[in-house]
Amino acid sequence: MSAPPSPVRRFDPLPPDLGARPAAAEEQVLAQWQAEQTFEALQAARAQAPAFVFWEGPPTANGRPGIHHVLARTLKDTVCRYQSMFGKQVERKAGWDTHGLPVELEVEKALSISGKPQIEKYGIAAFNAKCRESVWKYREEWERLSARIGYWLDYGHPYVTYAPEYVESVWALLAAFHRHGLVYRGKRVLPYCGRCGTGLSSHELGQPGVYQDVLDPSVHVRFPLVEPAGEERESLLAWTTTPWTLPSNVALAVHPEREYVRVRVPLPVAKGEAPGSAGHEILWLAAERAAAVLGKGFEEQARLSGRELAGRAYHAPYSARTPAARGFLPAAPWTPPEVDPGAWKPEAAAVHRVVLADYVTVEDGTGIVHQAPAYGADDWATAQRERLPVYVAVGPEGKFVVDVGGARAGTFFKEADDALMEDLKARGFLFRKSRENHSYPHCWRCSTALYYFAAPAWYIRTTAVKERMQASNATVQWVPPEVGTKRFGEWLSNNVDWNISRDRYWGTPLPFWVCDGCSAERAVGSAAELARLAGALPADFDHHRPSIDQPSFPCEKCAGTLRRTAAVLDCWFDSGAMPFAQHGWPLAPGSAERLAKQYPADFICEGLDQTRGWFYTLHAIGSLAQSIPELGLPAGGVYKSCLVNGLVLDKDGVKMSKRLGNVIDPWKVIEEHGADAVRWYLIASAAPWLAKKFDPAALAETRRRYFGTLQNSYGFLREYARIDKFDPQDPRIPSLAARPEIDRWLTSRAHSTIAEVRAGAAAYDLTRAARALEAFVVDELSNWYIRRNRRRFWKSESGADKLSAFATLHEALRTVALLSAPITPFFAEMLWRRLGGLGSVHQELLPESDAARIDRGLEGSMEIVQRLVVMGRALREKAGHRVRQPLRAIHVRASRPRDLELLGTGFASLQILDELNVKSFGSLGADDGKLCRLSAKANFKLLGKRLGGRMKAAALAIESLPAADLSRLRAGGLAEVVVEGETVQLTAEDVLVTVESQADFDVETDGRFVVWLDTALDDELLAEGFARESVNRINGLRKDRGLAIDERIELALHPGGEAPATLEAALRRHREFIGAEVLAVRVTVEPAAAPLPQGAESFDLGGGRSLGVVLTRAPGA
RNA sequence: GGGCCUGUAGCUCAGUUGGUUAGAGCGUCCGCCUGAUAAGCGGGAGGUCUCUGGUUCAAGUCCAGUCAGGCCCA
Repeated sequence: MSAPPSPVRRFDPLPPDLGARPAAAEEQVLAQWQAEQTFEALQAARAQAPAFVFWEGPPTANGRPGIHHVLARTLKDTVCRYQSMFGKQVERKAGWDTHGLPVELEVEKALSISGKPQIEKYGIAAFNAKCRESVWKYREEWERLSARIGYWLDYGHPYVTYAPEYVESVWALLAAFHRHGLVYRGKRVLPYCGRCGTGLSSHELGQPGVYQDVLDPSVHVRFPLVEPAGEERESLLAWTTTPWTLPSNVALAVHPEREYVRVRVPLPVAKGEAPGSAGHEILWLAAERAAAVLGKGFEEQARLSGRELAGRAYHAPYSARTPAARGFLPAAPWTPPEVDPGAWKPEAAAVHRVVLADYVTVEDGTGIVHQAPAYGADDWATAQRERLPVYVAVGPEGKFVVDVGGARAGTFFKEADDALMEDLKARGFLFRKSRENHSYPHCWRCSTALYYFAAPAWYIRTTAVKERMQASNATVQWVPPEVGTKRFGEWLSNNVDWNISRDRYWGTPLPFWVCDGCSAERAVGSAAELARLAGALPADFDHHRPSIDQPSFPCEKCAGTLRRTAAVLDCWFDSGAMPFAQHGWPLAPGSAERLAKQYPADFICEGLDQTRGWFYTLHAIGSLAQSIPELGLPAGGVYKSCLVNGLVLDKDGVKMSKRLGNVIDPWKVIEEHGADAVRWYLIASAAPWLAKKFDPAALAETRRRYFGTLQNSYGFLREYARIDKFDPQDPRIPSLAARPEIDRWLTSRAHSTIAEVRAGAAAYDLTRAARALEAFVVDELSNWYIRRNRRRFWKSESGADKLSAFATLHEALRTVALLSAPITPFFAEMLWRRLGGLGSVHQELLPESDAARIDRGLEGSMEIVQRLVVMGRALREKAGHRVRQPLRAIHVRASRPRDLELLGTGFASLQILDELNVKSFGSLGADDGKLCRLSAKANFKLLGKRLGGRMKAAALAIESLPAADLSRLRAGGLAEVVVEGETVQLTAEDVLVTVESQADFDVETDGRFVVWLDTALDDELLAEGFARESVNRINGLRKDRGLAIDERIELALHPGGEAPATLEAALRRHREFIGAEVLAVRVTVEPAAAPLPQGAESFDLGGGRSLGVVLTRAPGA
């Protein structure tokens, strides 16, 4: 951290290198916060305030923080800061997610080992010790980066998911769920590596090289019907690329809506024999597949929908009960090894029948799909619905566990296909076989072919609280809303029970003990409870494997022993349990009180990818806990609002990856542009839930536009405030009502902006807040107010007007500092303190929007001024007159009488004349019938509702209304048109009257006004133009000479060039004006003929004139 | 394969319950300003609102589909 900063005083300049290198100045602010303990002081100041409950989603610190983390943390920080400024108390407890497979994989890599056997060889205790270290690998960088971007978070007391009190809290929840029948043992089909003996997560399936093209068998197999309709044999024809699953077949699935045909085909014959000479057989398959599978030689005999086929019984090729009949031979006697699926009780009678399934397609195969529930997730779901048994001819090592159909026990599943096909052929079941090239998954560690396998698992019955979850989801304020209704809502309505077990090492151990005798289960809610059951715990007991695997205890129901189930907990459960476990609830002393205050959350904020992650696990665990009355949790949403942020992509919209080298290093961009600019850009550039293209070039633009403008605006104020010793507390400052319109206008705009920013902040729409601020700062405060009022600040005489200007600008900047503090905490702090704010801006409350200070009429007038100024400027440019040359007059026609009235008042017209450097309004009127005319257009919005189908005709009629009618309407009178034979009454609101130019010289129009400029110049105007040019040159000279802006000078002016006498006259006439503008205490105008003295500077004034200037410092200045 | 998001100027994005001149910034071209100045300002050009169809008096906006990009899940 930098050296302790020196205190900042009111109207000190901003750090000189702020524009070039904001990072250094920001680090000064960080040092200041550190020295003043600003965050701690804020938290203490709000200790008694109403709570705004924020939960921090825990990151894993075994990866480096990236730019997307900066986005999420900026959003969280900004919302929390706004809430603090709304007067709320916002606890910000850090958290760390420390368990899980990604950690294990990192450690495997570091140790150069791979797979479960090697881990066990290395030793679980030693392995887990490495994991425990690994999770802190980048902790310091996370904390530094968070601090650097201004993310205020209490890192002193984080929750850590591996900590004993956290683990015990998770155990307590799991034990409560178990007690209430919400936990059961079941199986789940997942990609499985027989060699490593473990399932793979979907993220592991995404590793490169997993999918490889291999040549696999492709077989069509007959499944003979138990009750054929005729004498010929009749079979269902199914297709598979995995013959090794056929011994485990339990059903055939058809699509309920598809049509299936019963076809008669000739049996295969030897070469030279006539087709059909060997007889015929009957086959069933999807109508749409018949031609593709059978070619032309088939005879369709019947058609049924899949629904009508359902329930038919068939003989599976490997059923020992299959009789030898009609060309089929039974398999050698064997008993299919059956496993208890856990989730349902199988019914023996259900096996080997046709079932319905929506996932059946007719794009390939036969539209009849062989079902082996142990080896396919779809099959498993169907089996669960149909209460089918689960056969496992192939076991968890990927090998056959029995001898069946030519495959010997111990054969690796992939190597059994040939023997099985041979056997099928010999027994009449094989209809056709071929080979097919397709993409098949392999283990990313050992390249072994994977298979889907039903591995034992522990489930939480989330389906039991589905309605509760849906109801509570409806109460969540999602930002944007469609995440809740659609993405998350869809997900909830398809909810399935949650598999919480992972067959791994580094995780919260599942606190479930199972009897080796009678399978009785016991959930243990704490280490103390375990000690009571098991006697003493080992001395080095640490809540993790392998320590936790040791204690066992006798069964109460039989002579067996209860031992812990080997699995560890899905680490998503850890993070979803944080509302409770961060307090160590229910075991830790005081945790009930802390939970009561910090539950439910008012606000959480994470990436869109958390929909099925943290958003869900918080929701599910909270809803399960709510369903248990004894836990005493309030009903309703677990979190009240959730702000979702999208992905951060590179500037071309491509996902960042190390491989492509397009990863943005957050440190680099912060060092170059400053944290504030990064924060501002992330919030203001687009809605946070949209994928964000991160373009460093746009950051530079942000700095120029918003920060540069604000710096200049403050620099302007401080320069003159210093000279005039302006004191914001000066009692002579006029009340707002007594200030000029333009001051009241800026104040009005400031208060409108306050309302907008507050509304955006309250709705978590930070982009809206930032854009409102940017528009106010850049367009209104700087480009309009300051530019229009510069003279008021630098003019010599002090007085009420000058004080008004100072006070107005000071107040507006103060408002900006407050409103922007949550988004740009560093710059706002610098600004705030220099504007005379006491203490930190972050301890302040957000200003209230004062309706009494908002003057809609004034805002409307200024809008007219700006419209006319735009047109005036365009005309000036066309005419080729620079703005220093005054013009005679501006002429305006307006379509609305009220606009004319406003222009007639002093304020608006003076603004226009001054900005355009025009002497007066020439004609000001409605319609002279020559240079412009009124035209009319229907007010579609209003009339459309009234006229409906006649709208089009009415619009035409209105466009051709006579001028007299328009004038009457414009004056508030009535008119009528005839539409399709009916008379329609029109009021002034029904018709939009516009003006159109008919002039044959340059005019501008926007439909509301027609404007033209009188560009003729006379001697008087030219003289004034020369005077202004002279002022411009002299001020330039002052600057070149390095004079302070309030330094006084003496001047001698020498007219030169063509016709110097006219210039001399102009200078004499405007001598006082020139002197006042350039702070000259004495101005002498030399005769046109006088020679130019030594040391005089000569300038071209344009128009052939030149000016000699002798400038000296005024004595005593 | 399913769910969802996005598609508007060369680029980044706005665009109100559907209402008739579709806006801003950047870039580009032209110009201005010069005591806010290692800044700033203005003007011009630039659009079949992905495409197709529908609803409607009226569609960038609503509906159905299409194409493209992306996210999540299978």
